[in-house]
Amino acid sequence: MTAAEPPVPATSDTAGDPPQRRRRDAAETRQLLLDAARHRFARDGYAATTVRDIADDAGVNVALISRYFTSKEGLFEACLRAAGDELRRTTGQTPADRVPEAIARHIADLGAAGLSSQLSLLLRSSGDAGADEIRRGVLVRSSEQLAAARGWRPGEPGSEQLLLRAQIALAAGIGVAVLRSSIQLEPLSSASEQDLVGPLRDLVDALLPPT
Amino acid sequence: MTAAEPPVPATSDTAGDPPQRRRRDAAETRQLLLDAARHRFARDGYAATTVRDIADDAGVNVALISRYFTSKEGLFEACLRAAGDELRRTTGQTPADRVPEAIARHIADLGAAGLSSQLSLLLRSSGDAGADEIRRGVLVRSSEQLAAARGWRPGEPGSEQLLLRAQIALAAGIGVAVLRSSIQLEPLSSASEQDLVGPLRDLVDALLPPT
DNA sequence: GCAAGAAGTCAACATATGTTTACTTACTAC
DNA sequence: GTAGTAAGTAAACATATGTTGACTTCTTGC
Repeated sequence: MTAAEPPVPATSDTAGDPPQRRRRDAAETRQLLLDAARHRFARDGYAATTVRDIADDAGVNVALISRYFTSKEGLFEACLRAAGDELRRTTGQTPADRVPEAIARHIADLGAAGLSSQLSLLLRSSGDAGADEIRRGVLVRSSEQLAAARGWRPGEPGSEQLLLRAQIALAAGIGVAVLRSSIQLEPLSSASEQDLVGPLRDLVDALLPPT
Repeated sequence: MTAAEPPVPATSDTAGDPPQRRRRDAAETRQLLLDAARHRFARDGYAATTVRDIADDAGVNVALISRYFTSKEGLFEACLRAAGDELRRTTGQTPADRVPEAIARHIADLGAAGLSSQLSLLLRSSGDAGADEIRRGVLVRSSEQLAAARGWRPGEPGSEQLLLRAQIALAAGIGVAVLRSSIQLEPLSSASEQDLVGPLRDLVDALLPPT
């Protein structure tokens, strides 16, 4: 829509000037679209991203989005699901006392497929009810996982406070991710993982005191 | 774009069934548009909001957006400027030791014109360079103000850390505002100011220890 | 080697959306 | 009261965008 960077073909053609066409592979094409979409949706939001942008980034034809994901909306939902899976996978295996470091590492990772990108995606909305439900599910599960690492147990009295605090911590992480990757606020944007881990540990520990 | 709520006429016609037309007033019309736009942009983002949505909410004709603000982009920039002014005005007069309470109060205010709305607006992007510059300016000034309340002085050695921490606190506030108002994550979304002030004080004090 | 089907392409479409132009209506200075 | 002007309206336009259907090209099982 607005001055887009040149569509990098996403295919790892190692110094290959002759644009040899990729071997036909539905699964791989699907993944290329998913990656390109995740990146665009996370950085620019749903409405500002066009299906032609995504297809160009992935180096495939626009029509394949409808074929593989039914619609732009379907592609977005697939992105949300993927983000949820990856988030759960990486945070699930974090020992309770390492939570702040894990968050810092995820946020610091500014790569295209980085965890930071997944976090940003979680506050992009398409206005569609289905997508909203998926996103809310991911956020609830993530915050429950975070709260559980600090002693939260479902239904336990006074435990609601912990969940609320976990959601505030999650919101902080998402806010930082967006301000870094989309808004590019300095010095936050250029801060390294080293720079971030201290403040974020303070933040998480203050919200969710280690038991 | 997607199932919009019925356009509330924004004119305070007190139980007035007869839709008596508002007296012609350029300044007031401008303000109606500004208010409606701020609300929409904050909640749905720039690209997902159409000028017809805004005009309908304000109860005025679409063409007046171009007349008063040149373009949709111009209207968005005006919203950002207004948010910056209001933010500076309200945070500027906060004594240093009351900062967390002030943040909590601002975030808790979910009203249409509430401060929470202004915060959400600050991470909406239009992709336009001019708007990006305005937003970055507002964010930088806000974080500097916040950092200054806790001892930061421009250019002072080791002071960069404080600014970074203030930006993380600001990011947390924005993240909470969006998760509450746009995403509607429970229980965060239903939390009262009372519920929020404790955790947010812990958060701010941990990031920016009171001197 | 070849046929069947999967994978990919192309062009057209319907529609939504930002903006402009020509026009009408209300307010106000005199 | 009325002319002149500002405020507001309606319709049209150009374009961007999501989606579809007919067509072509590649791959693979036999």
